[in-house]
Amino acid sequence: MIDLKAARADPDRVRPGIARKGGGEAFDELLAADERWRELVPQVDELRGRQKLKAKPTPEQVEELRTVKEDLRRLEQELSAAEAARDELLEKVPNPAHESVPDEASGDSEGEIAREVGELPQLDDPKEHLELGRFEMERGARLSGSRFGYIVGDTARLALALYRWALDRAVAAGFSPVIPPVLVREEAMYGTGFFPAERFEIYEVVDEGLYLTGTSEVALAGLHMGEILDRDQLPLRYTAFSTNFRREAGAAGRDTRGMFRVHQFNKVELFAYVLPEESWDEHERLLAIEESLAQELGLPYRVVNIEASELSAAAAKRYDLEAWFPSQQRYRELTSASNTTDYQSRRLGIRYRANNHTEFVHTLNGTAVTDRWALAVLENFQGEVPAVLQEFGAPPRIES
RNA sequence: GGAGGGGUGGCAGAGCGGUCGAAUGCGGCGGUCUCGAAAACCGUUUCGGGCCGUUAGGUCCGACGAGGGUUCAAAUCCCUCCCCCUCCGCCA
Repeated sequence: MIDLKAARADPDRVRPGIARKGGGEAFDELLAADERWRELVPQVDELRGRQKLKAKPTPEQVEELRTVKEDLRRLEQELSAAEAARDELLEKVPNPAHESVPDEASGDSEGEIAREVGELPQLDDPKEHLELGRFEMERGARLSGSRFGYIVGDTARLALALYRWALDRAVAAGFSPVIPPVLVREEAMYGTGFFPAERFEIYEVVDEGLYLTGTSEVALAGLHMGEILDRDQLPLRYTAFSTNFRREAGAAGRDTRGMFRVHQFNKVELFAYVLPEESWDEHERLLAIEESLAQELGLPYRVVNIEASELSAAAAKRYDLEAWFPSQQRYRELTSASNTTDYQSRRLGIRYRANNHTEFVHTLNGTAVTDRWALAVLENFQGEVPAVLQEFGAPPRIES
């Protein structure tokens, strides 16, 4: 959630970044709801104050207190209604976009192209991942439905090598490895901002009241929920391996071929808790790690500074790293790195102690690798495997 | 699946109708001592919100898992829900 106090104190400063993400109206409604609530607070406080007695009252006082109590009951109902209205809007208002986030992209990207790195492979007749690796899509569909597949044989070894390699690189960069739960409570989904905005994307286990995470960001942000951290514990950096589940409800008909966009995929994630003044540096750091991974494999890629309208509720800024996919003849998303500033930490109650007060930390998340990286490796090198992945157990060439 | 126990401040843990925003210990912060540090000693230290104030701060209200109820008065009594733990069974 946003900082309501700051928004109230200086709405003109806060509003633009929210409006750019399409939350202007919700923001205005929030301020109005907040004002209604603030009108009621002193009235209720005053009545409550009159109700306070230190000792046994006289009969006359008791009579008077009865009327106070009636008035109070009515006013308190109004107050709690006003508060509920305010809180509901507070859930809806997105984290403002940072100044450096562009408004509208020209061309085929969802933002401003920061740079392109690497040479595009010159291939006469590039094979697509389905021909190069072994993905059992029809059998996957028979088992689980569309957008499910098996990764088999050498291709599975390639994928496993990618996870292990990325995890090692993340650890070398100071991130602690984690294997997190993937089923979480509703609370964690709200806390990370996936609810209410992206509820339609999330699988629910109805009988248990649990939800399957679409990213380990949820579990990693939830790792310290409700905690007050010591200032010198920060930054806290984690990298997690997990399987992720997404309904892809908004993607009907899009990327239906192969393993490119499926309901279940594996990912090595990066996550950081940092001091507020350090989060923009950390954001660049996450991007730098992602780029170094793409470079180490020799994948051609570009970096996109995602435009405001495409940002999630929680993200103040996001970079995507998009790799070239020869079979599609275009760049496609491989990773993203977001600075969610204090949006998640406010909801999850993650603070740090600074002298005599507490402050919300900033949180950031980024992708190290996903299964989609295996597709990018297959297509760009047409079945040959980069040497570094062989060190992590991948075969030199994907054959079976 | 069955049976119990419990949710109180940063942590541990008392309190079980008004004197309790809450003992005590640990931790934190400030100080004394010291060349410096440790120890010891002294002091201080819950959080949120409204209003006032340039600041320092002041003032009122709320919060003892959440929500209802009883009562003039609830951390304390009653109800509902949520969560955690232990034991047994089952499965790995």
